[in-house]
Amino acid sequence: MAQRKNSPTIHDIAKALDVTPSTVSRALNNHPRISQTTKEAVWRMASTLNYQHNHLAAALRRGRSSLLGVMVPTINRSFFSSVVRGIEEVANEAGYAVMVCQSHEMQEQEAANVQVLLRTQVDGIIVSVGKGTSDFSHFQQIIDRNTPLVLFDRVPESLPASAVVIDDYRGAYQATRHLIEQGCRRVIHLAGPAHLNIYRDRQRGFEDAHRLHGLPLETSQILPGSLQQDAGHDSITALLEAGEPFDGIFSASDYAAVGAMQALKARGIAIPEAVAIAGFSNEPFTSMIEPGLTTVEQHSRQMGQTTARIFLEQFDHQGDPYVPRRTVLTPELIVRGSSLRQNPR
Amino acid sequence: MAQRKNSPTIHDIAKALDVTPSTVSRALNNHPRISQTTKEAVWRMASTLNYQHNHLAAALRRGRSSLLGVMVPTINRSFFSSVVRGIEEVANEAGYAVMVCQSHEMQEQEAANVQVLLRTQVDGIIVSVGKGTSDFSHFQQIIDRNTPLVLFDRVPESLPASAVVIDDYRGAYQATRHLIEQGCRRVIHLAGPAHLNIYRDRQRGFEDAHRLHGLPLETSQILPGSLQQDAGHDSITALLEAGEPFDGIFSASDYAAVGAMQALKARGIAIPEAVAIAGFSNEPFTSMIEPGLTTVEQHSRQMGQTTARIFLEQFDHQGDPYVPRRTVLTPELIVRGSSLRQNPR
DNA sequence: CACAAGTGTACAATCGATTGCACCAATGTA
DNA sequence: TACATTGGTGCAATCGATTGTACACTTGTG
Repeated sequence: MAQRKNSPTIHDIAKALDVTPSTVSRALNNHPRISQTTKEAVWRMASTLNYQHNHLAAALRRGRSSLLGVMVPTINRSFFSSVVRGIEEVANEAGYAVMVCQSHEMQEQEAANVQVLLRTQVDGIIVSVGKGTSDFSHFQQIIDRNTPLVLFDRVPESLPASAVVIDDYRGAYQATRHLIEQGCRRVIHLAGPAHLNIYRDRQRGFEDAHRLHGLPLETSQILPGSLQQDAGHDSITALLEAGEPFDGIFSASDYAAVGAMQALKARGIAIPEAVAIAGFSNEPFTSMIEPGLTTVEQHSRQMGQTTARIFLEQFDHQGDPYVPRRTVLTPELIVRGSSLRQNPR
Repeated sequence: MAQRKNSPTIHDIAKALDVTPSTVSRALNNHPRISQTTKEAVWRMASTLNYQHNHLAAALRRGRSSLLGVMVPTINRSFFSSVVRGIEEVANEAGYAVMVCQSHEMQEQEAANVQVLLRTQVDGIIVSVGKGTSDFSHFQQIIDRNTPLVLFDRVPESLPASAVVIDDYRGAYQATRHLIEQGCRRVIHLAGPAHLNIYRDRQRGFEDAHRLHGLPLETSQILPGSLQQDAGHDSITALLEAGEPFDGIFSASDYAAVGAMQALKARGIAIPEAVAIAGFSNEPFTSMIEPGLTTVEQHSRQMGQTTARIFLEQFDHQGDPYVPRRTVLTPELIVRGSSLRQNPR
């Protein structure tokens, strides 16, 4: 059974000093109408009794919890954990505690987490949606409840909520152009689920780079998949076995890119000479492997910071007519050995 | 200004059905003394009004929040995020929401997070301490407040709290023995901060493996450091420049091991033929790099599950005379190319 | 000297849900 | 018929902190 927490309350402080709880509360909140003498007495007594402010009670009364909910598909990716880090920095600074939860890419878990967050009375929710999510009604519920919602990276267009993304189109375009400039003439694209904005945009960038460089592009060059490491490995292996020719790979994910590299290496195909390859996200392992993987940096930490700031603004302007905003950050191509040839073209 | 959240309360349901809030509360909690008819009416009305249980209010009244606080040094490591995953699984199952925060290896941040968690009235706290922590008084405070505290992996011995760890000594012993069996005669140990149990134990395992195999060991073979990737790189580079001979490396961290491998490769030293190498933690990248890194699997997810279960038990037995327990999991050596020689011995 | 303005606290309602106790009605029992 | 049981709800206090309003006392001003 839950035991009585013997924490002192403002009533205890009040009793000890022979004032009322209201005075204690005001003193603790540094209210201007309380005399300096009283304040100091209260503060002293509070620390003597080892008083701990009960956030729950205050939250209930005030109608705000100073909690910020964050839901990501998984924290087990450098991209997401860096974003979380950025969110934390800004949120903590502003007096918020951050509650992180994971959808594990499953719609059901995502919906359940929304319930938990709402029940916990968080002051706002930041989300990047999972791959498994196709129905967004659980997010609509957040909006209906008048709780600020900010999305990042993976963003369903249909939701009237502010969002922070990077220019995936541009990142993909640059990476693909780079491969073409390195002499690639037939580039394979490991693509992600098309219902997610980021993968659609990356594919568009890939396609447009071909168009604008006058390079032909067949649909068979585009291989959709889960973008997991093994998926990348298997897709490329299948291509090789089928004898399909190609001299470049642009993967929408670093993980799939690594899988692809392993498939190539297993057959003794030289990287980047025979096949040049680029990924997306700049996961730390991209600089550990050999050759280093060319990839696109997403400025994840900054993305988190920006997202949190937008939440703060939105929270302060709650009630104002709401105009969702979209912030687009600029990605950066990181060129490494996996694509850098000695004699381009 | 914070807007009035127009969420319906049990009072609204009560009014709509012309019963009292107490009845509604009981109906929602499926109290046996409420008639089936009433319950169903309440449930229907609740969903009609889109009622959301206010967790805060219930928590305040009940004295328990159904929140579980988890603090790790960083979520940006596969080990920790897997543990968190394990904790989540068990905790969610038991009706707890998990609140994750990071100390970023800094004592100050760690202490601040403890305050946040306590104020948020979490029902329990699970911690793995940061490298920067030398004073543990902020944890003592958790115990004083009668809040269940469970530690994992990095555990200060001085705290009277239950803990879940793996047998670091054994993992290190096995890894080192393996290197010796592969023919290594002078193994370098990249060691971690000695004030953390895990690094002390790993070093002991390293030492004992030498002792029990009758291999000499000089203190110069042990190189303490931060165990970051660059630290591993720099330590090994320095050794090489100094002309120190060695034919094996056991790193207490996979990251430092990768740094070491890069240093070796940069000088054209063959792995594992000239120098065999093993790390610790089985981070995902260990199987991506080449050669694959021999390492020690820590069963992180299971560790999280176990930790959460211990919290649950402890919570249920609050008030009982408290006997801290220590659970030790068994690690597993994963042998890969970085240490596997063609002709051992 | 009267009154306005400013200081410092107290009172009591409130946030939303929970729960011990009281109460009434219906049913069962002797 | 009188009384004990059981089922089904209502009443009101409670969790701990916050806050609008009221009130008493000073101080300042004309």
